[in-house]
Amino acid sequence: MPTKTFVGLPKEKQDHIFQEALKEFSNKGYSMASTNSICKEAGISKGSMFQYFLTKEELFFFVIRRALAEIITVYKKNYQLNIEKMSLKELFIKSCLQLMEFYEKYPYHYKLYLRTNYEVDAPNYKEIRRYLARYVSAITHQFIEAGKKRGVLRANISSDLALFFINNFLSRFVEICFIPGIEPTYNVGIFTDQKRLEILEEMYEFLIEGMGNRPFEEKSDEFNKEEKK
Amino acid sequence: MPTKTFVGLPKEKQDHIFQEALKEFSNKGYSMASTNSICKEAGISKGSMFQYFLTKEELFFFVIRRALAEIITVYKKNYQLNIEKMSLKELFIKSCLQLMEFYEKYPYHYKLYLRTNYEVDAPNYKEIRRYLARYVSAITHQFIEAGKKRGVLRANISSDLALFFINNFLSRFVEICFIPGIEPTYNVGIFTDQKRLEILEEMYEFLIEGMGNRPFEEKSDEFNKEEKK
DNA sequence: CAAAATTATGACTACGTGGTCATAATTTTT
DNA sequence: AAAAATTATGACCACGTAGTCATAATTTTG
Repeated sequence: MPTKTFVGLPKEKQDHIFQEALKEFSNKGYSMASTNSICKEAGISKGSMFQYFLTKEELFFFVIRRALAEIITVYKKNYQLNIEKMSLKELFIKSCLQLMEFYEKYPYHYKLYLRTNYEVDAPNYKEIRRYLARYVSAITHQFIEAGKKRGVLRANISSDLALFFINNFLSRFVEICFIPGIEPTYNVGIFTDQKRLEILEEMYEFLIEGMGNRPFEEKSDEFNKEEKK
Repeated sequence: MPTKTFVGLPKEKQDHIFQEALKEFSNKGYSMASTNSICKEAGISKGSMFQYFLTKEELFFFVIRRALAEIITVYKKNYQLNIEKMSLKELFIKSCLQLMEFYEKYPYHYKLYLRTNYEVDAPNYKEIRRYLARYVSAITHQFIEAGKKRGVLRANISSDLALFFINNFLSRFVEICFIPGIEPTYNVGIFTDQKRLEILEEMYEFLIEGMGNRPFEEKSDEFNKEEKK
């Protein structure tokens, strides 16, 4: 927790310190991030920094909590905006694209998210991941339940496993879209908007139809919005 | 590259140094790993270590190359043993289980693999990932082509995207099986063998059948080995 | 305006790091 | 056995780290 000294600071100064710390942590990870560098970039003295945050760890938690809160806010808003008025397919694709737009706008948020989600570097990384997971899963869970209710998804599939499936795809897809060199399998680099859309559509079809060979295709679509490619 | 001094060492000493360096790098990552600690654990002096490897980076590359080579050897052997005589489903499940057995036997190999696959910490991490990806993808590619040839997979699906799908599932599944706290969505901790098998079977069904609702189920199975759960 | 309280500063500390190198121990060659 | 070549050693170096604290600057209070 920041000290009351920090809380009493003018908002712009708080924001500036947050920004610079976010940059440093997202670029270098927890243990490689340097408080010296952050102070220099933020234009404050080291003594001040340690009067705002008693330790490096506290600074890190402040940064990560705030960054995650900001991600989650957007995530939730996007989803709630769309859930009622769209088909499941549109909802799926739109959610992905909007999330990517956010990440493009705030790249350091996303970098930090990725780091804490994968690296073992940070203190209390397990708690942080669980915290993340709860929110991300909650949204996808809504998606799945909506799908079942509308009859687009089979009613008897395991919600847990479906959650795992869908979240995986989305997170990995976003990763390979943004981080050249991270893609272990689908070697494409950074996509154009058009290419993204195409892939998302194909992905959705995989999720719904699977990859198995079926001689006589059957389609169920009482909403009449889901289109075959 | 190790110096010729290192190469001339008795095999057991080389192995011991490799083991201790592997432990350190896999537990702490590249930048947090300490050459001092490695020397101490390996029971050699610092001067010797830097006569074997000119820099920390060289030591790291030596470790990672060897660890990966050992993983890949097992991976390939397992797969080649099974590809001809099993149904696609059996092949899928057996490959996963065997890989997990290997990881349980050599946990540091797996940890190091995960780190280099996700962390941005290591030098030349992009090249390392590509190196990894090539091998992993090659195996999955065989799997997909076999599936298409046998008529179990649709012939018109994109091999690239299917590759991405399947690899994702497998790697993430192994991750959540082994690393408590890493699972972002499917919060189960460490599974029993029985549970693993159940999940893998359900996963396979998802991959083949998808999650979509189809009133009239059609199954294609000219091999007569794929069984509906 | 003066006194008191709060906030800002950067030189300083203790420590661990990757890497060096003169010297000692050992092995190989003659 | 002597000489030459190779290998092992750990004290040492320069550096960057998280964190401290006496002092200075500033703001708040009476």
